Amino acid sequence: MMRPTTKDLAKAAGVSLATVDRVLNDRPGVREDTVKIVHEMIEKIGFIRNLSAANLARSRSYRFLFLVPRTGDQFLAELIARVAEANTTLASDMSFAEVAQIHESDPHQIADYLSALDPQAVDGVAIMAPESPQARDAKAQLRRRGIETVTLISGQTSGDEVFVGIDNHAAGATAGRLMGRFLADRRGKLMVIAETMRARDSLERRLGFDEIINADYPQLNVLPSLETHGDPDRTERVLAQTLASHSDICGIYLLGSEARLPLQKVAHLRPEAKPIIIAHERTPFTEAGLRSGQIDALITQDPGHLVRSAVRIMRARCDRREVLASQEKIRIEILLSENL
Amino acid sequence: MMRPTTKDLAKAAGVSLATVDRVLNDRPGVREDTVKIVHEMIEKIGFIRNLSAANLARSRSYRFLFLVPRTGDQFLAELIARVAEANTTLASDMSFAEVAQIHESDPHQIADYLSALDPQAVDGVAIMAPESPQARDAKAQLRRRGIETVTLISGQTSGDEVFVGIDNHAAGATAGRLMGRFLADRRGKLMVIAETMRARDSLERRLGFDEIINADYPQLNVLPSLETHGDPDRTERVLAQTLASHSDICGIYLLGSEARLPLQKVAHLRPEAKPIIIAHERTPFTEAGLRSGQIDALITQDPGHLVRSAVRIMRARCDRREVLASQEKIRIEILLSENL
DNA sequence: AAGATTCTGAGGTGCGTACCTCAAGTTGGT
DNA sequence: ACCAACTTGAGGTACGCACCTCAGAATCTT
Repeated sequence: MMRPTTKDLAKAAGVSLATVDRVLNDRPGVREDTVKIVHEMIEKIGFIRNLSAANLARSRSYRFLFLVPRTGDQFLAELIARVAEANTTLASDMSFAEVAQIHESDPHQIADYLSALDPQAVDGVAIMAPESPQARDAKAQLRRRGIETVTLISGQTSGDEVFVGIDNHAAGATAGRLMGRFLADRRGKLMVIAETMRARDSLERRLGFDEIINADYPQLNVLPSLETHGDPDRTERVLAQTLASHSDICGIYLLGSEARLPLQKVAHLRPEAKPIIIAHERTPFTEAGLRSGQIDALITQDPGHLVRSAVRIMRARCDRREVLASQEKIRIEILLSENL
Repeated sequence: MMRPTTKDLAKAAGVSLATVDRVLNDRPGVREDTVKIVHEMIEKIGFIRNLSAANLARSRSYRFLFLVPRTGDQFLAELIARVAEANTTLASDMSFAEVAQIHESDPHQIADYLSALDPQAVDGVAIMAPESPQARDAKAQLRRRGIETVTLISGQTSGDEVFVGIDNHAAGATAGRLMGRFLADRRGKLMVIAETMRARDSLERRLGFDEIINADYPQLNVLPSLETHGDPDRTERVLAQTLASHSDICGIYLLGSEARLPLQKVAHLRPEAKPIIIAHERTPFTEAGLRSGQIDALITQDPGHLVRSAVRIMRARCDRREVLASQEKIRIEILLSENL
């Protein structure tokens, strides 16, 4: 009944504890064949390392950093709250997660920040920042210095770096499908509103959205993306302009994570026929919109899941363990007012 | 930087390690005021118990049982596979999960099985079984004997027992909303097919479905639920009968977790106009149906998440810890072919 | 045979647990 | 008032398991 310990393993393999330990931790100083024998015995007697004991002995603690933009919307606020929340659970596991906010606009600042990180003090960084050559290089350098990195929500991955977030192309396609189906046989134009189309996630969503609409709903016509740049005046202007020049807008796809601004403006400008509105991310605002019927559907990713997944992945990589792939796949969730 | 240990706590509170331990574990033999002082110092110095060390010292292992029906569909198979998968991760944490299958039809057998469990050998049971007074009493008795219980997927909860699964009423409502929206202005009858309507989850789904259709889609008419009882012949008979007497069936809601049988029969019987089909649970079969377009949407709950959540909850209750409520809430997922 | 490589064995570490021991305080009988 | 018999409070410490270091022994190079 008792699970075999390193002692049993040492005895079974006919080596000492020290050697077993070296094999288990991939340390040098053990002959090839000895390594093989030990591994065979691990299989044979079903040895499983006791993580509690290992962590205790290492007296290892893990410090993870979430690097996110300084200026943000409600979704970002939610994400930050989830990091704090995750911390309460992590603490009993000798892990800590912190948030650092940074001006996303300047790639150099991001690179500098990453370069300044001390591998002694930080074990992993989850980065949510627009892609740039500088950031990519800084991340690669970080990994060389022994700090794990994962890309969060958007941005590019390089090498064996992991991406934590939804498949944005599929998310866009999902939005497209819902739009098409909810509109049934109505014909008209679709407005697509983003904060900026420079971000990879926005581009991918747009691509997925277009693919479905163009393939299956020829009676719908997707207009060029409008960019708000987070500016109320600009938003109002481009929206008014578009609504004025197209009388037959029957659907609006808000593909950024900040639905608030464009939605308020749209409500204010009142297109004649109520368009189907599909937005991204669950925030107090979009939730209220869904409840009131202003928004017809939300495509979301659970920020709590994102945070926990990022932590689990960084932790596993620190320990050179495998993760459960199925657990780390972030779901594209569809929210209606019924399944809020 | 170093996290305070029991030693620091003992020093701070002016007591010995043993006393600290007694306070931490609610053991008797410590004066009221001493307990209070220790608790105050815990707050003051920010002591957090190191779970790894605690479990190591206790040399505690956890054994959890998943009690599921003997006869089952692909969803059940998936669930069982997830338990096995979870085991690989749990092992390093000194936890084990096992599956026990039982004839769900006989409440007495379930009760007997539960009564026979040894608290020495089992720490928690996740039960997926139809509700019955016998089962409820057996569960209550189990908890009294120190075995944690959670109710999985369907069934009633009593006392402070936790339910792990989706809100079936909301799931039915979600199906109803999708059905209504996908059908747009089409008018006609809706077929509802279940394995049995005796299970609470089926009833709740039906209720939620009806609520939405009746409130918002008066042009649709929900027919009485058809029961398959898992019998191919019976399924074909009732389906043929219904299709024969109603020429205007425009939607089918499959509210059981076994969509396979009715779907095959429907495909075979071919209603004239392609109805919108909404089913529950993701299985290889329903996934293929969604891809091919036979099924229009799936309402699902992730079996991996169910299993892990059940384990986390049982584990937390064993350790008298709080769980992260937001993590344990099982999402009602909507699957289209785009976000599979 | 000198030197390099591989391996051993012992012992300490981390942190909380649990059992055993001892001291102080309480009650009761006479 | 005094001592025995308890109850209660608190200290001491071996233990769980893997990690890690280090001196020294065994084996392999060339």
